[in-house]
Amino acid sequence: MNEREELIRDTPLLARLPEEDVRALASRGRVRSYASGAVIFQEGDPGDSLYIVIEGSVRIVVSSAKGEEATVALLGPGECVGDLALLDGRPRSASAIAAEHSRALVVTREEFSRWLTQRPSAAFALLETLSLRVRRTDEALTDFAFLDLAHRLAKRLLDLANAQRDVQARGALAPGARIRTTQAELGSMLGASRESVNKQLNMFAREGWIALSRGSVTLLDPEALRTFA
Amino acid sequence: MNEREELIRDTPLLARLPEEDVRALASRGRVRSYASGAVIFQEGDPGDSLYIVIEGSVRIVVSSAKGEEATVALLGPGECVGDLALLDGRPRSASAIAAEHSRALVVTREEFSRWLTQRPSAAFALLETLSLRVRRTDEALTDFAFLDLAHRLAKRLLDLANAQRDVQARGALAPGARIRTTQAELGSMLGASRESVNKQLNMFAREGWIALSRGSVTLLDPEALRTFA
DNA sequence: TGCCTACTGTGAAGCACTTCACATAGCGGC
DNA sequence: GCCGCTATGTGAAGTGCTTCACAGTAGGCA
Repeated sequence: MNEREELIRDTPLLARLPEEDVRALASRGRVRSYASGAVIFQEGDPGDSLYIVIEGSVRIVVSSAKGEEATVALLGPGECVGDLALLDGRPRSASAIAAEHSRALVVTREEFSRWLTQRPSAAFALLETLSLRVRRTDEALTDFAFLDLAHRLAKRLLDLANAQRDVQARGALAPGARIRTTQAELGSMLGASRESVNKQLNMFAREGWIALSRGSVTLLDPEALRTFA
Repeated sequence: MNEREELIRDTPLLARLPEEDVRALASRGRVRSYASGAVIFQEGDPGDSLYIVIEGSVRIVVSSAKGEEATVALLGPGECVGDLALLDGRPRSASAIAAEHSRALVVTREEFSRWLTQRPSAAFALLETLSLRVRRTDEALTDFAFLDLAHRLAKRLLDLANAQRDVQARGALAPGARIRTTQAELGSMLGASRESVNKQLNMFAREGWIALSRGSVTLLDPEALRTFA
């Protein structure tokens, strides 16, 4: 299994697939590079390909009528961008922007669907994965309905730390996990203003649960955060 | 195609399936009845079957740590309850309660998965449907982040009216569509208090967009609502 | 080296929604 | 017809977040 195939193996979307299926998909894609800030695709574009992040990271952004922006997701190596469009053929529901210099494996809709027809077993794995995704989104939705900013923020910090851990080592969530993101970004993920997030983060810091520095948040006591959330 | 099969045909989850696949699934299920208020399954239960509503309606409810409840969905005839559990085998993420006297076609996980393995083409249809579902949830999520109660309420009223129309006739959304729900229910769907919903509904009523009565909301001017939302 | 820009920190005023408290009205059961 | 329950309508006070305004700071780059 070469580098390309290993990367696909780690994708949430594809991780449950048998190895030979993964290999077959990897062989169909081609690698593209994006400069930091480059637009990979925009909301409303026809959805004709799947991007698997190899290196760097990609922000998924939606914008409201009034021009406000919300970051829906921040995807790192091994994660899939634009997977829904491949399955249902709808236009992009969000824009994807390279958050830093990034490389991605691009698979067109046509290639993907030829691959899928040839391997029915892959469809099952995808069904399972998509279903998990629906669950996670549903949970985020109820969080919005029930929880105030403080609790949503605590949850999100733990999620982000976990996501990073998945990409790197696969151990338990150790104290000291460092999340690289700005407070403005956090706000846009949580549907809150930068200022509110800042104030709340400082509360957590005063409790000794996290440490703040420019461009990152470090979890000092994930257990306490978890209890709080 | 008998009554049972026709009902399944209308399910969002299954509507895209070829007729013979539908027939095969319908033959595997058995019909059960539920009294109004009966619990079909509870949050945390193992997810071992799929319910297709034949008659009546089912509320999907999640509850917070503090015992508050939110209605995630209200499903009518032809809709699927508990579909995710079949695909990923996780425990129920919400409870299902019969909102009135209801009948449902119950298909066990085992029956469903035997059926699915025998018909690979069905898996594609399901992938497409699930993917659309992720999109809808994502949209609801960004609505929470961007929109105030007034706009979320307007959107939800239109959605509810549309959902009813799907179940009944399939024409365009005519003025006069009547949505049967209490204001408390609306609040719990929108993550808002009953009182706020009431005040907002009365604003809409003063504009002449809707008419209110005990237990229902009637859309007088859906177009105006749509423009507002 | 020093500037410029992006990020962080913080207080004050305002607004949207909540909670509480209570009044009113429809509707089923007896 | 009346009782009781559930749903609707509304005002007052409180709260959590936003917006605005501005100050401080770290790092990249000329």
